[in-house]
Amino acid sequence: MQKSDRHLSRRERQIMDVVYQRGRVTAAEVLDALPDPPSYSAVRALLRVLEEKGHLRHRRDGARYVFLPTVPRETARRSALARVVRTFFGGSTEAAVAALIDQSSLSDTDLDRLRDLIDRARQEGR
Amino acid sequence: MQKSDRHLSRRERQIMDVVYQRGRVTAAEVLDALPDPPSYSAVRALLRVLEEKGHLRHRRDGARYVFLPTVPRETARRSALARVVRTFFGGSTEAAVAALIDQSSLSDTDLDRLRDLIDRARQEGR
DNA sequence: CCAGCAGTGCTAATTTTTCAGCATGGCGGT
DNA sequence: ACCGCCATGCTGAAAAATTAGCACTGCTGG
Repeated sequence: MQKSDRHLSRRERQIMDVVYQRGRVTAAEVLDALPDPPSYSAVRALLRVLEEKGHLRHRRDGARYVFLPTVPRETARRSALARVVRTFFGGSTEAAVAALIDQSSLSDTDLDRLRDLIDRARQEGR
Repeated sequence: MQKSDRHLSRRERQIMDVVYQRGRVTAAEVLDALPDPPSYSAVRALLRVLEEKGHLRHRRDGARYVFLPTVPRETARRSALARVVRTFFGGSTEAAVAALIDQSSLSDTDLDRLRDLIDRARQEGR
């Protein structure tokens, strides 16, 4: 995925973002979500291109198409995180986690849960 | 940055990745780091475009230019993280942190440090 | 049943991106 | 000082992306 990801053009990337945000999309939904939205048919053309390139597939839903990513969200997540860690944090996951925690206001409950998570990771690591 | 980021083309994004990975770059370094590397002059042309668009600036270093991002690494980090969290984790920082910890093998020492970090965040949050 | 709306496929043209070539200028070594 | 090397600036052309338009199909309500 990494490699094909690099080949995504500007619009294609925007669309894939929408796809991963929503899980599944119709052409109309993409149009709504797109910044500086082009015409409806432009969106459909791009969706078709993305399908040809293997990033999307579609299912019929009555009259219209619903598009889904070929690479599951879970996998795409990992790649995205890995990329950010590598690019902006010199490969240090720890630094990335620190930045995340730092920049977002998490509730005490959230923090507790994270602590549990860390404890579990510790156990498993052995 | 968010908006201009959307306007980055495929190559431009690749180059900016290199820039943020290294902090500062020369044209030659970019060429080395680029996947499917084009010609040297192509790289320089792109660097110039990026400078025109305001993403880079350069300093003279003897005979050659050294390019730096106009948006500081720190800021770009935040945007990148925020984007990933929004796109792939429905805005949940907690989920993102969980995924990060899960997918990377952190040492016990690292995990300890993260625990401290969380504790500190807890204190500050009050 | 059929008219209208909403969706699709396809194509062609514009715009943007990407690239390489060539001319020029500075710096360092001999 | 001079030559060669490495770097730059610029320009034009090739390739890719982005877009709109048009024709066709299928669902749906009256």
